[in-house]
Amino acid sequence: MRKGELTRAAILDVALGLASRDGLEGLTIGLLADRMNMSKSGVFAHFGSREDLQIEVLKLYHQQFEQEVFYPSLNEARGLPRLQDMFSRWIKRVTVEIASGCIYISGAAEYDDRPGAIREELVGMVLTWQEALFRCAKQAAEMGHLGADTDPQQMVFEMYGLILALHHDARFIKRAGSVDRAYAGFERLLQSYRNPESPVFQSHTVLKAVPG
Amino acid sequence: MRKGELTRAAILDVALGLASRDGLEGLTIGLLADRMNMSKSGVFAHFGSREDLQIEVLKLYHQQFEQEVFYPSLNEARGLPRLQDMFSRWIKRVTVEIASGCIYISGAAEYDDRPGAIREELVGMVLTWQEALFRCAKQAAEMGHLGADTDPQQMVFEMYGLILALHHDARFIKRAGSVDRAYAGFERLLQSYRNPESPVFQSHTVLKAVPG
DNA sequence: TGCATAATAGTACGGTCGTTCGATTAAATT
DNA sequence: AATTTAATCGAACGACCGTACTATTATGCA
Repeated sequence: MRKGELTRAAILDVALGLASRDGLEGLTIGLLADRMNMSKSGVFAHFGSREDLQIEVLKLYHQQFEQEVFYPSLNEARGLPRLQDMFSRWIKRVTVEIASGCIYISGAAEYDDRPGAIREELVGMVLTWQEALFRCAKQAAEMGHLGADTDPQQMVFEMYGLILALHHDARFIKRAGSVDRAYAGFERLLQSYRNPESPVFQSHTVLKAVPG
Repeated sequence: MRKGELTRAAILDVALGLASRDGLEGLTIGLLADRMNMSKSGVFAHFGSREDLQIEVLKLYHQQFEQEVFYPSLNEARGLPRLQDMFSRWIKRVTVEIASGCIYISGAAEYDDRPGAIREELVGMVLTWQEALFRCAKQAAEMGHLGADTDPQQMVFEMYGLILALHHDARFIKRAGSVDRAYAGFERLLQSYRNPESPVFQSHTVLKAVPG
């Protein structure tokens, strides 16, 4: 009972890499078996179906995303500092994914018109993340870090747009400097929504770099 | 020689619809033949290969995009008015594509790591469009409609982000009000980059609606 | 060490894919 | 109307897909 769970985890790890590159829909049991030096049926036996495998891959990705982007930002102070930290870590994550591919983004394109369990899982995860951003932006507004007329949902929309543009230009177009453009866009976003009275804007450095 | 070109055009039209929904990679000759009430080989005979078919679909899409978004905006005055018109038409186009799907956007996800002729074609088209936007934004800056320190490439980056967020939230998440958020984002963009001295900003309505 | 059980391999099935090729029907030309 | 040429069909091929089933090997426990 121990060996099985180990190889299962190893399979999922490799599957995550393949799904990042080829998309969840491009994830194939045959190729996965090759990469694992296993037989197709050997890989298959660990999951009830390909759809189950895809969903497990999705859950693994979600877990890693939360671990890497969301949870650490909770150490930052509520409101704007936390929002900035979230965005910084998000960009850092996507910067890595320029090479490997982001499943949230490629999945959105793959499953925008393909009903089923995978789509539901994926939408739920993206909504969870957007809601986390929303709550954080809302707090920043309520705490007076942002202008009183700030629409937090609009902020989330535009932040998401910056990340999507980053992924698009860097990974698809392969244009250099896209990371800087995403940061610059966020800075401008903050300049638009900021409350000049708030002391969090007294420091001249708006966007804090994530250590590491 | 006449009948053939006619059915070929009809096939491409249906293929464009299928590729919009399922992606270029999801476009299949069998399904296409079904929709055309033709045999697989009958459809196939009009194209040398599936890749050729996909590229022809891509060219058809590009042509329609230019016809609907780019060319009409040339009637507007150079600079900011034209840029606003471009964005309005672009949003209007994507709004329709919330139901059908946008091949530029889904294609960017499908071919961001899949080398070949299709990717090259697609990148070229997207670059063409981004360069058109860039030239327009640059003109707006040079004509004094926008602040002297405006970075046109940064503007294009953010405009593209707004469109990507619109497509994402409306088509994938199926969240209402996304079109308004894209417009609002563009208005804020203009507020950031505008030159208050310029007379094009004297009118209280910043974004002109596209007739029709 | 022997045994129960878990883990993996091997094989096969039905389905769909793009593509080829020869036959057949429709259209255009003289 | 006859003949050439274009357009379409039908069947088949090899490749890959997910999945089911049975055999084989490795593992964990008494």
